[in-house]
Amino acid sequence: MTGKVTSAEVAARAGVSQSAVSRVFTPGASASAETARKVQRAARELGYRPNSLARAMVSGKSRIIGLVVAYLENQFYPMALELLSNALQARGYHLLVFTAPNSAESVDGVMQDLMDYQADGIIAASVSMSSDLAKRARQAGIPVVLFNRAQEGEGLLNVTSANVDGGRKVTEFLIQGQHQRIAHIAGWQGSSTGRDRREGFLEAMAAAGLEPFALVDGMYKRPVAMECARQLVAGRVRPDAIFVGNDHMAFGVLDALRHAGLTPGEDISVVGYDDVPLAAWDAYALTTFRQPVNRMVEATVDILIDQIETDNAEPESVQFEGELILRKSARIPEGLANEGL
Amino acid sequence: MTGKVTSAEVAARAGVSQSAVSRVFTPGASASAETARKVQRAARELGYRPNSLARAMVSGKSRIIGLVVAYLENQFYPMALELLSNALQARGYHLLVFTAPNSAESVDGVMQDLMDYQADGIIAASVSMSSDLAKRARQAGIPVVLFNRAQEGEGLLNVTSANVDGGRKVTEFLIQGQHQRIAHIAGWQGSSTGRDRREGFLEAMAAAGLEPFALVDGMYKRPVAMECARQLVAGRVRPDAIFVGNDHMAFGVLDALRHAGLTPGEDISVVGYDDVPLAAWDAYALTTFRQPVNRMVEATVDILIDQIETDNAEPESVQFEGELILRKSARIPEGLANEGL
DNA sequence: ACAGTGCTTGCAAGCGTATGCAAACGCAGG
DNA sequence: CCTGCGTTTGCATACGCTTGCAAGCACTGT
Repeated sequence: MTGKVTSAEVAARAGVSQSAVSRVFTPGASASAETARKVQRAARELGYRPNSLARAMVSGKSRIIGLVVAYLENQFYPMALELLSNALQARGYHLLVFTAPNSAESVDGVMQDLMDYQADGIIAASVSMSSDLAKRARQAGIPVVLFNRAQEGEGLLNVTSANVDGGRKVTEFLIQGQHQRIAHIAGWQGSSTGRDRREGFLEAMAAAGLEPFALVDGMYKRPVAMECARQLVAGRVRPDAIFVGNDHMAFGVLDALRHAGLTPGEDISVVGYDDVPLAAWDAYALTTFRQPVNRMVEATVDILIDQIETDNAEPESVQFEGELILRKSARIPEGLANEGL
Repeated sequence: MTGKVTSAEVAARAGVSQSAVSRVFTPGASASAETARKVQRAARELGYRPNSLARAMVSGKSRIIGLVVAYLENQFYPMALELLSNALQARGYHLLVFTAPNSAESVDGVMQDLMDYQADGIIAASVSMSSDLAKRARQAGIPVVLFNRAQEGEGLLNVTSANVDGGRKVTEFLIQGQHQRIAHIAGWQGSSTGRDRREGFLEAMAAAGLEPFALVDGMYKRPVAMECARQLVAGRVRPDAIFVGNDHMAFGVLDALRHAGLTPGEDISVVGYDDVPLAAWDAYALTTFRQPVNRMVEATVDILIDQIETDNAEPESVQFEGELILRKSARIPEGLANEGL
C-alpha cells in the first residue's frame, strides 16, 4: 500500500510546501525547527525516504562509484573490494560493481555503462583501458583512478605500491640468502605491476652480478605458473629460489613443487607478492612482499572523493612502500629475525 | 567540452523531435529507418548516450540489483559475486554491492539505501534481515531473494542447496568409512545453513545408532574452528573424523590438525562443505560436499528477474542437490571410486 | 476518388527532487 | 511605530528522459 511516497505527499500531510520537505532532508538547507518537526513526523508516518535517483538527476551527483574488476579468484581483489565498499559506504557513496575480462573492449563497454549511470567516479582495479575511453571519461568530468595498475595519460590517477622497489627487495633478500640459481615467474607482462616487479628483479640481479636462472611470464594465472614451476624443476639442474609475481600464482607453484617431491623453504625457496590472508595460513606459510592494501584503499578513496568534491582537482598519483613478510617458504638469511607467521 | 549531451541536442542536430531520439534509443519503439539513421548519426557525432538515471526515473525501472553480502574472506562469496555480476550484466542489470556485518540493524540500513536507489531487486547473500524490513521491501514492490540462506515469511524467496540432505550424506559417508568417533564443528547456528547441516549430521548419526563424539558451533569463523579442532585432539581420546560446517573453517581445521602432528586423511578424516576452488588445491585436497553455485546463481537471477519483469509473480524458493567430492582429507570407504582431485 | 489501415511523428505531460527568487515574517534598534 | 536585516517559506522551474495521445502520412482495396 505504501508503495512510493513522495515529498509532495509528505508536504501535504505536514501542511507545508514540497520545497520545505526537500529542505528538511537536505543537510545544510534552512528550515525552522518547527517545520522540521512537522515534516519529520509526517515522513515517519508515511514511511517517506527521498528518492536517490531523482535527487541524483537534479543535483548531478549520483553518489555512485563504479568499480571495474577483472576477476575475483585472486584473494587480493575480494579483499580490496570489501575495503573499498566499506570506506565508500562510510563516506556516503555506493559501489556499482562490474566484472570485465581484461581486454580493452570489454572494459570500455563497462565504463560506458558506468558513465550512463552518471557515476561520480570510477575505480578500475587491475585493468587497463583504452586512452580513447580515458579521454571520454575526462571530458565527461568523471575522475578515474587505477587501483594497483599504473597507466599514463589523459589525467588518469594511479594508486599502486612501489613495485620496482618491491621486486628489488625480494630479489635482494633471496641473494642475501645465498641463493645461486634464482628464477622469476613474472606477473603478466601486459600489466605495469608485472613489468615493474620484473624490472626490480632484473636490477637486483644485475647489481649482484647474477644471471637469472630463468625468467618467464606466468600471466598471473595459476595453471600457467604451475606449469612453469614443473618445467623449472624438471631438468637436471634446477633453481634454488623462485620469485613469483604474485601470491595467487605462488600458491600454485608451492603445490607444484611439493607434488614434485620438493620441500619449499628447504630444497627450494619461494617468495610471492601481495600478502593475501591465505599466505599466512599454515598450509602455505608463504614468504611474500606485502602490499599495503589498507593504505592503498584509503588513498584511492581519498583521491577519488577529492576529485569529485573539490574543483581544484590536482591530479595525483601515489605509490606505497611495501614490506617483506618472512614465513617458511624461503630460507632466511643469517641474522634476520622472523617477524611473520 | 562534450560534457553532457542530451537527447534534445541530438534532436536539434538531426532535425527531429526529442521524442524521436528517445524512440530510436528505446528497443521496441517505432521509428522509421530514415529517422533512425539521422538520429544515430547525430548521436555519434555528439557522443550522445542516454542518461540511465533519467530513464530510470520516468520508467520506474532502474535496472539496478542490490547485493548485500557479509564478508568476502570465505571464497564462496567472491565466487558467487562474480557469477552473479556476470549473469546480471548479461541480462542488462547492474550490481550495487553493499557489505554489512550480519546484524539485523546494519543489514536493514543497507537495504534502506538500496530502496532509496530504487533497486529493482535485492539479493541478500548469507545474511538475515528483520521481518519488518522484509515487509517494507514487499510493500515497496521490491523482490528480495535470499542466497544461501533460508528464512520464512513476508514473501522472501530462498535459494539454497539441500543442506539437511548434504549434512546427512557427508555423515553417512563418514560412517560408511568405518569411523567410530565423529565430531561436528558446525556452521553458525544463527544461520539456516548451519542449523540444517547440523540437523542432517544428527539424523544420520541417530540412524546409525551413533553418538556424536562432539558437537560445537564454529560460527563460520576460521579462528573459532581452529580452536575447536585443537581442543578436540588435545584429549587422550580423540575423534577419528570431523565434519566441518564449511570449507572456510575446514581449511583452518586442517591447518590446526597438521600443526598438532596429525595427517588428515590418515590419522583423522576431515570433510568440509561448499567445494570452493581452494579445496581442490593440493595443499588442502579437501574432501567436501559441493554446493552447485552455478545453478544457485542462475536460479537466483532467474527468479529475481522473473519477479521483476512479470507480474504473475509466483513466489518461488528452490533448493539444489549437491554432491560429495572425494579428495584426500578423508578416508574413502572400500569400493568407492575417487572422482575428485 | 475516397475511406480505411497501419506507421511515424511531434506535442506535452509527467517522474521526484533541488534550488533561485521574491515574498513573508520575526525581531531589534531608533 | 517604522525601518532594516536575517531567516524561513512557497512558487515555479529545471534535470533528461519516456510515453499516451492525436495528428500526419503513405498506401491499399473497392
